[in-house]
Amino acid sequence: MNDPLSRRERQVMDLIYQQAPASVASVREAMDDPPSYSAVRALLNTLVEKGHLRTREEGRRYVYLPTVPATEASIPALQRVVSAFFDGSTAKAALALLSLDSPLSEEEIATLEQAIARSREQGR
Amino acid sequence: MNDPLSRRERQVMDLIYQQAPASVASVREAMDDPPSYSAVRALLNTLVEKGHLRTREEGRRYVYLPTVPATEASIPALQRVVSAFFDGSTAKAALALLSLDSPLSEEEIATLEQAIARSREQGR
DNA sequence: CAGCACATGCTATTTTTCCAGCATGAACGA
DNA sequence: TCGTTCATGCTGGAAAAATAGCATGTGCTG
Repeated sequence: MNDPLSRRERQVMDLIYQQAPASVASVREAMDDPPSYSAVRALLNTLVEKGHLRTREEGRRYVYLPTVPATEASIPALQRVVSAFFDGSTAKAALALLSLDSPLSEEEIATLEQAIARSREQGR
Repeated sequence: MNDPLSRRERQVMDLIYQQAPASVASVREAMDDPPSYSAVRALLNTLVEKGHLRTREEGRRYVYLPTVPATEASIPALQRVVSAFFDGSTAKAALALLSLDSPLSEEEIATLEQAIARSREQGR
């Protein structure tokens, strides 16, 4: 469960997180350079074995979902980026994030400001 | 150059970004489960071949540096996280980032607020 | 019913990744 | 000078990953 994923495995996990419950076919279609149907299926199966995915029977076929919710799974991913590229500083990372593709909506900005205000509160 | 990295390769790249110019030995020491010296060297060499690293002669030995600076390399990494876990919303991602390990320093907060202000300006 | 579409389980094969070992060469100290 | 240390280049091979293929089962439709 806690072992690092192979290249394809990560790619598939990312896609599944985007698609919520995903079928083999839908995952395959989302891949930019899709291998055979069997290959995708094999990947999904190993991910199930490793505990990252679980299946649900949806009608006649299986549908795959992450065992760990996105909000939780994002934490190590964020931490990795922060520590690899931003010298461990979440603030630097947040800054880079905001300059990625602004503009943000007024609502998003308000939420962020609240979060920052809370952070300021905590800091004293 | 633009192909995805293998597991080990990614791990090594992350470490190199953290260490700026890094020697084989220092990379190896930073690995939690280090393989032989030769293995690390082989990895670094393939990364050089793939164009992700370059070497510099430092005294008698080589030292490895990323060909792409961290700020630039962080962009696709951030985008990946944003699109995989936050539904493409950088604001959501930033929020998650800020709640990672607060509190931030007053200075960091100020910088963030400026960034948000700029973003608000742009948005209208 | 017959055949097609589409799903699954399982397995075999190719390709990539990962790693260790050996030969070699330069600096340095006894 | 000679051996030790630490670097390099190179190569072979085990282990893991990625992919394809086949057999099979089920529902739907002409």
